[in-house]
Amino acid sequence: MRIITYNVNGIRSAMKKGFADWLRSDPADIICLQEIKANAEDVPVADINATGYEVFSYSAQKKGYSGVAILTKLKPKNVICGNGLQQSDAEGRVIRADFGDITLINAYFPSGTSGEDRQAYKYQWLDEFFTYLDEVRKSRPKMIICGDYNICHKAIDIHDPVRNKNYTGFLPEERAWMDKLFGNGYVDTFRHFNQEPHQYSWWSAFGGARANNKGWRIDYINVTEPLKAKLKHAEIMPHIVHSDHCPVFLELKK
DNA sequence: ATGGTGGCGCGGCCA
Repeated sequence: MRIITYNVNGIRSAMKKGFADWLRSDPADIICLQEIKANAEDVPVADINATGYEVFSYSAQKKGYSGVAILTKLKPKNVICGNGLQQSDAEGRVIRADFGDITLINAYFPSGTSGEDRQAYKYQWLDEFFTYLDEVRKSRPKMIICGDYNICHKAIDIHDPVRNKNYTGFLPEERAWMDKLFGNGYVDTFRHFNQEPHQYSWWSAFGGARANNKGWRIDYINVTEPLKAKLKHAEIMPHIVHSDHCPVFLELKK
């Protein structure tokens, strides 16, 4: 099973930049998208279907904001939009699909860049999401969790850890939450295979950040311990450019 | 400390 997580920064914008051609190249069996920035009726479902993927999407109440989707060639047993947490669901941030005994959860974590109230929301969201994951795991122990977490885990995951040490996305409290998640049996699959520095999945739009690889690793694919023996390959795909983020890939053995 | 860019929808807001 090949899985990609990708914050597309607007599905319609990505389509204008060749996203459908990339889908036709068969990059994965399942592609989890964040920030589709489109109401359900504005998602280009027919164009995506024509590339060979079925589409399940979940939009925010606010038009053109947030939203997640799962594009898949494998038929899911069921799909659940939202996670029952009121704050998450209003902003279209979580979608789940079950494939056999594997549960996939695709999440777009809040950003804290626009102010203290959004940072407070982010902390509440993190707490609720952690509780939600552990609740799902009780009945569905084989889980894949992926998405835009909007948090760098460690200094190795950010181009300038000193300058950003008090900046949202790299705050000690946020990094501690990542420690807690990864320490609770959710494996950071990219770091399972790759310990190298300068491996990023997002670059600021400002100041030529991407050209100079001044990025952040904020997009992740986690698996629970029962799937650890199935890990086959993981990589970040910075050469794919329809967005300010790039895709992150994971392959599991059959 | 500020400003720099880009998507969405048509105002600024959000990232």
